[in-house]
Amino acid sequence: MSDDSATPDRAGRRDALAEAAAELVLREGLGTMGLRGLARRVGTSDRMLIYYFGSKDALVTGVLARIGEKLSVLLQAYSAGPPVSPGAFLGQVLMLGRDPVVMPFMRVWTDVIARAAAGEAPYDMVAKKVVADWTAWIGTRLIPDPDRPCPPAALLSIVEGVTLLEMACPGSTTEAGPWLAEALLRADGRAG
Amino acid sequence: MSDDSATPDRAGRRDALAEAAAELVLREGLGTMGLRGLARRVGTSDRMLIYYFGSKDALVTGVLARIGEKLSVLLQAYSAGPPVSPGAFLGQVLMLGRDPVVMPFMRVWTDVIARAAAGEAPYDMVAKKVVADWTAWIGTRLIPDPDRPCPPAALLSIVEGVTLLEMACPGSTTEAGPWLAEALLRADGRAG
DNA sequence: GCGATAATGTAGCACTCGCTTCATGGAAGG
DNA sequence: CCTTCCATGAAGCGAGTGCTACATTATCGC
Repeated sequence: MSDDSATPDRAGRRDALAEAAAELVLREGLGTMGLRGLARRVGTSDRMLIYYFGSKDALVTGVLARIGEKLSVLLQAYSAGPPVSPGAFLGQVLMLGRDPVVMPFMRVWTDVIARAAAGEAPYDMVAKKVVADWTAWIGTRLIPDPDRPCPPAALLSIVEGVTLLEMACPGSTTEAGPWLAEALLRADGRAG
Repeated sequence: MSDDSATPDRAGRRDALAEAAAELVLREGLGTMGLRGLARRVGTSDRMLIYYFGSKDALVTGVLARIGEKLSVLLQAYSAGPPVSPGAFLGQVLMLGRDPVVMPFMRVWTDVIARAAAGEAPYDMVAKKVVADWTAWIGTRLIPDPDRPCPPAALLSIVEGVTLLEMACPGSTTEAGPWLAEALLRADGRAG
């Protein structure tokens, strides 16, 4: 009974490994996802990772799911305010993406989507869910505009594009983000 | 003398291989870039690819450079008109990116940038040049706006983001592109 | 024709990858 | 004490990677 946390059972150990891997991926990116290297960094062996997760694909999926849960917790704090216009939302999210706590998540998600774009399994499946979750969340954060509804994918495209370009060529988008946010704000002004 | 084209020399053969590889990559994407698989598909051996290019990195760089040249030829046809506003430009480029001739190029460049974002050599170096070339070209296509100059990277971010999302989740951006172009057009209207 | 040089095939090296097999340790239960 | 089962380590398999060493053929200048 009292062993529930003191002596974690199989599921507990699996969770602990997933947690350690998630933290590592958030810190160092998805490039770390080789079984041996990952195992060494989280203090176990490739043998054990397969033992607890069954396959590398299941491991990756599990770790990314865990990262998703962490992010959704973070985002709940930002989902408190009232819905806003697309321009205002973009400004908020681009600012949010520069928060050192949130930035690792943006980088990981963009990396996932990039690998999905290259057709790499199992990231293609994960990416579908990530995109669905993001668009759903964006949809809840936007003021509904019956005349000219903003497709959440439009804002997601911008965020992903800016993040991707910033990862590939650091510094190349420092002016782009604010300019885009302001441009959409101007469009907001003419929309109503 | 007459052998210049009939019996290609070393450089000629190298060029022919690069051309074949470029066509293949445009058709099937960068996933094809393993030495053995690539060699088989262009009718030679990995041994010969290394012989003519020296290393895989040099091969990749050469093939991508050739793809870049092909694209710049294509884009010259679209660079004839007068400079336009950011919104108009985005509309043109997003339309251009759906042209079946241009689309493979967009996908390859986005894939290159995505691999660069993941830190994969030699794509990181290539991506820097690609981004520089794109921003330079975009810069020449935009009406200069002294009040609120549009950073070319802003438009490039959108194009890359839309392309990436479309590659990862086909169909997810069908409404996003037009909406974004129109939003920037509205912003144009308020800019002058 | 002959020797040198360039072009190509064959085999293989050293490595990484995801994953498996075998063996061992060690704790729980009868 | 003995069995039984879970957790883990060590080694290795088969496939893949970029690349190389060696041998062979083809070609060209003499």
